[in-house]
Amino acid sequence: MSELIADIAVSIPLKQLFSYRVPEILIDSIQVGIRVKIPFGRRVTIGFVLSLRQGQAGDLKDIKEILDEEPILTPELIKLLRWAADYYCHPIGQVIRTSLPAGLGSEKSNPKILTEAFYKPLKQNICLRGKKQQELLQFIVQQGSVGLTQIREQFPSPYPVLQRLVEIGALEVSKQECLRDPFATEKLLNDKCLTLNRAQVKAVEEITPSIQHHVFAGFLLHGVTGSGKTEVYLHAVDQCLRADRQALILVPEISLTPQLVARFRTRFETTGVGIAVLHSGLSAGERYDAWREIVRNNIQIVIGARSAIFAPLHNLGLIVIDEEHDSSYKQGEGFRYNARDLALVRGQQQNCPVLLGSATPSFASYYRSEQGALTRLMLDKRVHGGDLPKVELVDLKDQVVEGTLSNSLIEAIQQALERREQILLLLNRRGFAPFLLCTDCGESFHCPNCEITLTYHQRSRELRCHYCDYVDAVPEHCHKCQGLNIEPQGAGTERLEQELEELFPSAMIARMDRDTTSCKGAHQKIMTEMLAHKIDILVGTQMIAKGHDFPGVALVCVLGADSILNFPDFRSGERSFSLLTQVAGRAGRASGGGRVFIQSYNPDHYALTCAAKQDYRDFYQQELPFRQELGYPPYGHLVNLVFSGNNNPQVQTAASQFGHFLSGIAQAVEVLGPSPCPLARLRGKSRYQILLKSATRPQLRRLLDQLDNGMKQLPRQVNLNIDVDPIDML
DNA sequence: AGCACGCCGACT
DNA sequence: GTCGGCGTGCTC
Repeated sequence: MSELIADIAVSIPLKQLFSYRVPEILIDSIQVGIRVKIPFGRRVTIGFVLSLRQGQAGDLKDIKEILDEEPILTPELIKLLRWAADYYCHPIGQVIRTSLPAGLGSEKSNPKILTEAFYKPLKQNICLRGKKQQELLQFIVQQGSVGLTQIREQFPSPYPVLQRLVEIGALEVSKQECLRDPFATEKLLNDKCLTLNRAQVKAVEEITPSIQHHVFAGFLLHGVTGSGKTEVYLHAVDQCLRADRQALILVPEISLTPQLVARFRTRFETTGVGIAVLHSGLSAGERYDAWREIVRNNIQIVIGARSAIFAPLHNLGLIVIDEEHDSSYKQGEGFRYNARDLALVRGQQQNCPVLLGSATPSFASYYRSEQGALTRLMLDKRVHGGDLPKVELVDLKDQVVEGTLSNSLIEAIQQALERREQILLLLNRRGFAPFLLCTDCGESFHCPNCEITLTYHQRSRELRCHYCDYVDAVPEHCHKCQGLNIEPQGAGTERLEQELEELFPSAMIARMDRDTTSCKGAHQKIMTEMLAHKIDILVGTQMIAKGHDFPGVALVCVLGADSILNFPDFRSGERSFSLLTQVAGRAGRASGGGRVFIQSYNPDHYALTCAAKQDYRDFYQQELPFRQELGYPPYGHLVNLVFSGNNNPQVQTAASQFGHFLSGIAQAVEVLGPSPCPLARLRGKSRYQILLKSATRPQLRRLLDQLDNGMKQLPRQVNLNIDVDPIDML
């Protein structure tokens, strides 16, 4: 006898699916893509139904309960998730869990579905004594059926009156599902659809056919800062909606780009198009509601950060990845996927074009465009015609430097202030100083959990670890020699801000970093003050280089370029070039003639000189031979194996044994290490890594397929995390 | 990951 | 004698 069998993913670190019998009573309600309750070992847990088939159920266990009336995963999404689990060597159940909004994937109960009381008139000709009652009833009769929220807008505290009307049988109450609207209080800006320049028109025209014909195509929109990439996105999305399809837009950090969201909403929402915004700032309930609306096909445009690549759109017509070079598209722990790469996979699977946009494309994407795998679209002129800023490299070797700022910079800032111009200062390090040093005995202060010095925060009078949650009070004396001479070493944004206050006491100075923008709306407040010119000098970390326009800024100064350049990573050049070019682009967007100063001890490095010229092509060509020589991406493919555990010698031994195992079976794959991770201890765990490098992907893949055999040998206390196509290897 | 089973040390 | 430490084995 043939029975119905479901193949189910469970959120545990195992790759296989588990099969269950679908009992008779659930046959009508079972569907692919829903969640179910299943007996699993000695407990009951949640599982995701990935496929259904007829077969011999034998002694399979029964599904206990069905948790969704409608699927939360679409068939297209399941295909993508399975592909990703395989490619990133991660257990499918955990892949699904990370792809779902908080709440849907866990054992805990679903976020509540909000309901609102709705009132419907029952009898119309009813004699009422109270004036209030009459008015209210009349209002509800006019509307037909009204929600409590809407009634409250017209009538203050209507509840007692409504109760009374229900009691006498004039009204009927019912609970109706309502959605949380995170934008309810937000006003829409004025936005007009801008006329495109020739380059923008050409870009849109290139993309449009693949939108209309529902075919995959990859595009790299390479547009200099201020060249109007967003307007190209808007037009492409418009084409997508006209073709009756849905658009997915990914941005690096959505909370930092409220303007972009606002532009999409003003452009499309007024015409009745459903827009959903997904990001970490939403509450579990808001995410849940947005997700359900997308599944139900009530949404045409989804804007979100990394995880939105898994948004359950059925009828995808376009995927846009804004600032595609941004490393935040790569998840740094657990299921380490790259949303930009998955976008291209999803585009192929669902036959829709993918548009990657950036002023400084990632090396990988530019290489692909050179190879023809992506069609490159150039926007090389600024829309407002402003010239690209003039960039000067300041050689610190020739400078007298007392604090953090060289004399050349101080002079330039002084002049800008006199001209009533705004100034942006980039220092890619928050806090007051990166470490404290006892000048008597040379002792410095370290995090007890991580192999890193504690950052000194003067405002909050704390020593903080920037990698775990450790916080300590500032010590009065050295715990080693009891000496009292403890000096902050180096400088972060906090110290720079203080230094500027001393140098330019009459200037309005503000700081923007993770410390000053932690509370909601703080970021927006700084932005607004900046636009209103209530700030003369803005100090900040790379946050200030991301995504926003400051039309009044005429001078940009970059400090600490060397710390990015000397980062222990083969991508340090790419990162430096990208950040410097992006921040330089913030100068003089509107009026021409912005100036940029980059101070460095290595002003001759090509990452700096090319950023100064804003010459991507030159940088690419100089970086290419270096990558080729060492077999790094895009010439080679990398997989980083990270071993971690509480017991250092045990982790080291396990990693070393694993290394021998790999060396024994590796063919045409280099096995490098194990070596301690650059952050050898993190959150109390010792960490070692083995880097796999191969010129071709299939050979690397073959090795990865054999990894499971080695993992069985690993002691339980040692964890192995696989990072396919790593970006950060700390 | 969870959850149980199992085998060794210090407690009423 | 047993309470509880965490090693290890399994989950349709």
